Amino acid sequence: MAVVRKTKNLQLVLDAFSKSNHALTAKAVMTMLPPTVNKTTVYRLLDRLEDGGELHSFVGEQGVMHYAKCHACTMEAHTHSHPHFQCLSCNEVSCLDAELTFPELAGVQISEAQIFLKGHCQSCLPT
Amino acid sequence: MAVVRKTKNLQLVLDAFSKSNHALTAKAVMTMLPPTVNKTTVYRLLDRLEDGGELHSFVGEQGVMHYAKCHACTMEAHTHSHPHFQCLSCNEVSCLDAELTFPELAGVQISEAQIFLKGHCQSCLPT
DNA sequence: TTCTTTGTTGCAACTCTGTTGCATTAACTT
DNA sequence: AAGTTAATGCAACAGAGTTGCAACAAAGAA
Repeated sequence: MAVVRKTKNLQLVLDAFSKSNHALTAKAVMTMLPPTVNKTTVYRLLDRLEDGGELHSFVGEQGVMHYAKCHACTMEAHTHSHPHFQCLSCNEVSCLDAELTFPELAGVQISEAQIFLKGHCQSCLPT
Repeated sequence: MAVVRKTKNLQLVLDAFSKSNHALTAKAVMTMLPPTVNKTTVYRLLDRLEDGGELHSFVGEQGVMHYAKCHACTMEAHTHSHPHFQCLSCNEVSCLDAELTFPELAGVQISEAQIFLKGHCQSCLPT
């Protein structure tokens, strides 16, 4: 069950992510879609794509959900302990290709990590 | 200007943090205060205490703001790149005493880090 | 102590992100 | 083409947090 149909809107959302190469908020996705598409639909499409392993989500600035394309994920295994990064100049949010490992910390057992970094991206760094 | 007065409510909020030793959301603080205290007041008190360097804030689960006591912060220097941790059993959120350093990552310059870890705390780990 | 100043609080209304129920529409199946 | 079922739009709602404004209270001045 839970057959996912390939609708027009679903493709439009995927196109939006292909176009930007950055992480997007639901709001950002909406602006890239025809204004006739309802916000509820956008939220549901993002959920669907996440469930299907095509997007992953994380909490970014001000607690707002961000979505980004997955590179090596399936429905079974979503491993997104990679850090996310926001440039303080251009404000773009993107995934960083680095798996961080954590040392033993204060006797706690870590099973999940959400890392959000801020700074300046290559394009925005003074040369 | 911007003199901060030591009011009854301000002290109550500080007491709440002393009592718990964990990070608290605005909602959690409200439940620890007399129900007569308005939510607007709570948000403002938390802001005030953060500005004064007595609390620091970070985004926790579901994008909800969490506040925790500061240990070595002043109004001038708030350095909170230490990780925050939530136990998946007891759900308590707390600060970890560890300053994490980040390796060179994909040519970006990192100036700020928000690290939110999840796992099991010492009290909740199976012996 | 009383007056005055100015910071603090409560209230109501509002913003913003995200969700839910339900009727309607559109996609696949046969 | 007809039936099934997923997808969509709409409106209303939920929760976190904010804002403007009037009323109140703390701290200092007289």
